[in-house]
Amino acid sequence: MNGAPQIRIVLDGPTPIYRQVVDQIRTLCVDGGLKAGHSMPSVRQLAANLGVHFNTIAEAYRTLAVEGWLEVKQGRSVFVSERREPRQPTRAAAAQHSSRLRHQVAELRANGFSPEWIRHEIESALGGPE
Amino acid sequence: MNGAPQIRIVLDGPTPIYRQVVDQIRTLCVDGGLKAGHSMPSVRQLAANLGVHFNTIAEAYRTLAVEGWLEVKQGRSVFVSERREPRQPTRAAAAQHSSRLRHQVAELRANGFSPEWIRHEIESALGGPE
DNA sequence: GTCTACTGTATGCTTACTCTATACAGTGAA
DNA sequence: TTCACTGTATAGAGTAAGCATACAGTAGAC
Repeated sequence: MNGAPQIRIVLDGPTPIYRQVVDQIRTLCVDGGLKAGHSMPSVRQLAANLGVHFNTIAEAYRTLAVEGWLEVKQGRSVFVSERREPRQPTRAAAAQHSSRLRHQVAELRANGFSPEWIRHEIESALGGPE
Repeated sequence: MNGAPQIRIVLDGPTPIYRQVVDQIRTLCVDGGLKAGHSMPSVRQLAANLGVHFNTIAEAYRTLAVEGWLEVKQGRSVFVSERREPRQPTRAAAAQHSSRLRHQVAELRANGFSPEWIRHEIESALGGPE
């Protein structure tokens, strides 16, 4: 393992822990914070750091492996995969994600966040690592 | 009831039905598609339209009532509330929503959506109803 | 007033999911 | 081969979503 990724989870939140881990590692991969060939901490190490069971981390790693972000093999440590080009999204996927974004924006506006704040956050997220 | 709101749900998706209903009605309220005083369909009517149990809709209405979007009273139909000004979001809420947006953007990019597409969708969502 | 037909509410059940505990199996260096 | 480390598989407890059903409030017709 060369450098543990910075992952933070909320234990009692509405989002499942394994999904939080998946989201954060995927974000790191997309942003370049985790490059291909990087070796990940073992399921037990990361689980101990986060204070959860290692099966929860194993589930997250498996999900990321299915998505193509990690290479997982029994008995060996886990590595970040070579970046494969994402396929062109389908029209149905676009519609689904569009609707999800729209609802999230509505929720943000309902909670008092300004359009400027939302634009700034989006630009910041599109800009790359931190 | 004066004009049923256009609501569509995905039955076998990862998002709970009652949450889909909450999200969509909240979006309609924010976008102006549902104005204060508008009477909503009864829990049984909307449930029949969507092909789900009326308790699922009742749960959604209750959630929206807690958030201040609907006025719910036993025995009477449900009305859209007067718009109250949202409170200034807390710093913690901002951090949480910021992180959520960042992960969602990363997931979109991982799925092949271009920054331009994302910006366009955000602008469209910020622009108002449809 | 009192029916009646409509509202939303409350409770218990089934199912699926999340997380954990524990036993198992593969890998590679000493 | 042995040993200490990997990830995997399966079963269980706890929780949440959705549904069935019985309940209680409201308001118009009579």
